[in-house]
Amino acid sequence: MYTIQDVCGRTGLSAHTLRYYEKEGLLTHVERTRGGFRQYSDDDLERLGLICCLKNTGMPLQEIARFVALTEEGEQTLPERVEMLRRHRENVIARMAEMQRYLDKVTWKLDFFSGKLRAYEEKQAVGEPCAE
Amino acid sequence: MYTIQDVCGRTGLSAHTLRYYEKEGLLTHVERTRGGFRQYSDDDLERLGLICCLKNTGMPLQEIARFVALTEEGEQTLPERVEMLRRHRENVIARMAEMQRYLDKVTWKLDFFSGKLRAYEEKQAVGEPCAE
DNA sequence: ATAAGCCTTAAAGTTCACTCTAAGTCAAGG
DNA sequence: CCTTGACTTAGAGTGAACTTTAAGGCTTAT
Repeated sequence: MYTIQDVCGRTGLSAHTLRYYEKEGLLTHVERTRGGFRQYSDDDLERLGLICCLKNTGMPLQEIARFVALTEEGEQTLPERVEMLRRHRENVIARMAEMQRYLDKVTWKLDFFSGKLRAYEEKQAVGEPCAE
Repeated sequence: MYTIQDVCGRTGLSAHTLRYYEKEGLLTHVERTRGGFRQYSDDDLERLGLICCLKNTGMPLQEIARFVALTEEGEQTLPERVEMLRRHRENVIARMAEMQRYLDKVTWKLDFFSGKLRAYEEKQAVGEPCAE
């Protein structure tokens, strides 16, 4: 069992954010101590891992909440959940391909400006010859 | 020369957004007709191309505005501009690598749920045997 | 000539994903 | 026992990047 601070340390999320995720239906049914403190289990960490994975690949929190809600409805929602993941995966792949194209352009521009920079530096150097 | 609508068509940005970018110092010094209408040149489109490229790879608009401002200051800002692009490029590469790792995990999860789905479907099929 | 499209400024509204505040409760160390 | 600090909640605030609204006037294409 882990305190909220333990989970912060492991995930890099703030305690505020963890409570927020709970309120938004992302990481649901977290256990509490007698005093009302959250107690995270290994299963919670596992679920949080999937949540972060989906979030970090650009799935909106609302959609993740939808996925979690489906999971809680039981096995009969498996087709829809699989379909969600499949579509999400396709989106990620498409975005990565797009990103790669943009990256190529950035690289090209960088080379272009690097060339200009070299030309500029040479021009400067002409004005002040060696060791004078 | 292109009207604002032409540019909207070519870039997918709204007229509102184009004016907003101008106000924010992204696409500066756009020509005007006698009547005050914006007239975009090929050079403007070229500059807009770089802006979108940087934006779509996750550079904040503020930073793009900074880059544009440096460009307008002249050649002596080349070192800083090259450095900005270089750093940005490294960031994009790092994010893409991270994305790939997350994607692998999504793929893994998808396979896992697909397996569960198949098992579930078979279980269903048992309850209702062939042609009954 | 007239409709459609463009211009301006200024400000309000939206969405996302937090992030922080206030007011109060609980638990461990000295 | 009491202070300190971590915990609780509800709800307000933040920042990024738009998006929309409004009001009113000018331009361009048919």
